[in-house]
Amino acid sequence: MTGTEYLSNRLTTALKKKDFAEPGEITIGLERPKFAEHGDLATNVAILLARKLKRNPREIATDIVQALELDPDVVTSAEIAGAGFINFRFGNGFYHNELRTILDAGSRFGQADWGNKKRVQIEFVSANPTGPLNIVSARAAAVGDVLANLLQAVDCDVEREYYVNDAGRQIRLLGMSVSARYMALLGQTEDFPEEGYHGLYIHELAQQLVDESGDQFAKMEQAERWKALSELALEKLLASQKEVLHSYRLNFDSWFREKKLRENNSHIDVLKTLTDKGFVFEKDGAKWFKSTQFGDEKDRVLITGEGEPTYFLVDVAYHADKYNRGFEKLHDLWGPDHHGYIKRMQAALLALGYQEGSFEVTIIQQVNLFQKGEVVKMSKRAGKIIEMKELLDEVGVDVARFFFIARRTQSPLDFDMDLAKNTSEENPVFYVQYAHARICNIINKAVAQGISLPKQVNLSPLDKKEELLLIKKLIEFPQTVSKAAKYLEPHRIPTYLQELAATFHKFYHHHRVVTDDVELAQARLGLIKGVQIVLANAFKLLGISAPERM
RNA sequence: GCGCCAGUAGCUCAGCUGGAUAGAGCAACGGACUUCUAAUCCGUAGGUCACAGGUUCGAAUCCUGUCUGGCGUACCA
Repeated sequence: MTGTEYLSNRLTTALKKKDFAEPGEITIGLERPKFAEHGDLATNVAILLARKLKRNPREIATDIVQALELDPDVVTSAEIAGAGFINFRFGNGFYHNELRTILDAGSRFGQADWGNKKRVQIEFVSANPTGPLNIVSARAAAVGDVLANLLQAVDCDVEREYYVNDAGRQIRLLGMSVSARYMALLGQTEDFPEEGYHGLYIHELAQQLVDESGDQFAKMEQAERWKALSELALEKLLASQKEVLHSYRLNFDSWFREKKLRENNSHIDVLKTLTDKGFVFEKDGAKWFKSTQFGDEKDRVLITGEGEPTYFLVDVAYHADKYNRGFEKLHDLWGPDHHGYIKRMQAALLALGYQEGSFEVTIIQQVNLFQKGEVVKMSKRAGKIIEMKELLDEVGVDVARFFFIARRTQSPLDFDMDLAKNTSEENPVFYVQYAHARICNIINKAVAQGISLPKQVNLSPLDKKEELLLIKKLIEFPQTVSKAAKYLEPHRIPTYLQELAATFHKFYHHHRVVTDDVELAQARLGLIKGVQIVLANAFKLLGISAPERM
């Protein structure tokens, strides 16, 4: 049992005994105080009760403390302070037990089960398959993957999905763009489409096609060639996207094709359902969805005047399909240019009868890439994009992932390429990884001297300030993971990691692990083993490596 | 105009969903390697939490308004 659980329990009993509150009536907040001299855990229940009971909070606190039945081996003191806080202090034995729990749990430490195997789908990246992945996709990829890891850690049943927009205008444009380049390579001219894709990769693709298939496509009718080349180009680009993502240690469980949706006429079904429910009307020759009824600022077109389904309609069908596949919770990561789109999607899903709040969107804000102090502009259509692969080649997977995760997703991110590359001292990634490498080194050293960690290690020699601080920091890990998962805030993990690494490095400089005092050495081995476990578990959540030497 | 996001140390950012005295890293300055890796540690300095009101025992955090910056506001995808 954790300290929080223990105290929360005892406090509930005490409140009931004094007739202050029924169990569950108020939430008992227990927090680690900012200042160590305030103790290990503090509660503000007395202050919260003050208004209800119309009494002085410090008096209430006194009553609570008197009513508390605490095991003196666990809690060594309960003091009233400030406005009416009750500050608790735990005995060393309590912390030794906590450390033992960590050692026993090993790679499972940090996990929770409140997810209840809920079926969650996270859809992310989903970039147009008309070019290589860019740096914004790299951010989304990291965030989505870590979110999925976090939800899995709290026992959700998570699927990672990539939505492939393989239908519609942009694919036709892709085929035409490739065709024009292809024909040019064969010495024939074909007009380059307006709004076509100018990127260098289009040339490369065309060259590849010439190398593989010669002039085979030049013999076709133009329309036939456009179709054939668009399909071929799409698959090739998709394959290269998969390759980059794989090197980023990200593997999607599902690649869902928009084309399939259209072939099954899923969007027509959705249109029918919405019409039957009375949420569709006609105006100016188009069919509209009454999204204003569900809080959107204006109604949205489903079928254009030309009789074509809009992207929106197909997208609604796509999300309905997710529910049909059995997911209880849908989570999408979208780019900043799509935030205006959230309301209408929520509106449509509500109109279809899906539960409010079961569909959630996180906007992954823009990434500004800096190089030599200047912003590097990127635009897929203009062909000047910063490729994800390029970034990975420059800074490596660990650094890229850590940098992207370390900031709140809703804040724009300035990515300083030179800084991330240069990376000796100022890079936090190495700081935390170094802690892990250091521990591995100490353990090796101990083994070389014939000291190893016994199964039932006696941890009682751990009584120094730095040792106890380290255990206290380790204990925070499960809570950090749970909150990161609950609030969908992966950046809490890197923040925690930096704190943990700092606490460890500090300990390292104050105390030696491998000493002649075997009892002490073994206890400290247990301590750093605990740190190693937590570091490794956190690295795994982030998808970065845990180096044994640096 | 309307909507979303952001504004905290010179820079990049945390701040555990309202708690006690505002926190790191980098940059600056001064120290620590005969030691399990100095990719580290110790210390100094640095703040009107954009601004103004409000809510209450208590606000960087919640509410209202203002200012600044980014993005969005298609019968495009």
